[in-house]
Amino acid sequence: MEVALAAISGRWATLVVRDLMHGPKSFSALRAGLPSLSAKVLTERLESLVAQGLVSCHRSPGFPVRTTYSLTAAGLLLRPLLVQLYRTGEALLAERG
Amino acid sequence: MEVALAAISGRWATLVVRDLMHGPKSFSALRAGLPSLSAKVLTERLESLVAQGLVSCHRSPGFPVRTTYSLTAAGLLLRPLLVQLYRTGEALLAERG
DNA sequence: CGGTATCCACGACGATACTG
DNA sequence: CAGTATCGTCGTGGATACCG
Repeated sequence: MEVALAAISGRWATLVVRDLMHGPKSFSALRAGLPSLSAKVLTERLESLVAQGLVSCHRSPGFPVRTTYSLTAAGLLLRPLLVQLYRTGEALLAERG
Repeated sequence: MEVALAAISGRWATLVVRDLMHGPKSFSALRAGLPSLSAKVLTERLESLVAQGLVSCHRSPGFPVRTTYSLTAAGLLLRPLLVQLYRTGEALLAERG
């Protein structure tokens, strides 16, 4: 369980993974989808996800550089967890309100 | 989704909730089940969970004081999420190994 | 475009000692 | 029994500026 928790620990890791569920994205595309997220933090989260083997990163040669981030097979395993996070959040809001 | 994330944020909140899933527990019983967790941190986590309306706390009069912590209706809503955390953790370990 | 560098704030966590 | 007090450490996150 600690493994799964590590994958979504922190406020942003989860959101980054969710964004990548739709398909590969560039650094800028991720930033655009996650306003109020500085470049530094995005870099950190991506590095962490890559280190955990959940995300892979491909850099195209040439200039300007193009980088594409995508989920690995392991990263895709997180989908049911995200779905459950969403459902539980909804349920909690309904219970309170 | 942020609501659900807040409920299990931190390394210990999740474990405390899981322990309470089996039924109400006293402060000491929680500590016994969570070795290497200092009294201070347990107090902090419990306060946070109570503030979020996920856990309730009942103190018996007399001496020595007896305190019982239990999940609220909202807290019980977290069960499917914990199950999914466990399953995802297993899946990730299987994928790596 | 895709990042680094620097500095700072805050919360989670941990250890030890003490209290109503 | 069920905490509180104090202090210190570390990771996450935020702001701003700069670089290949």
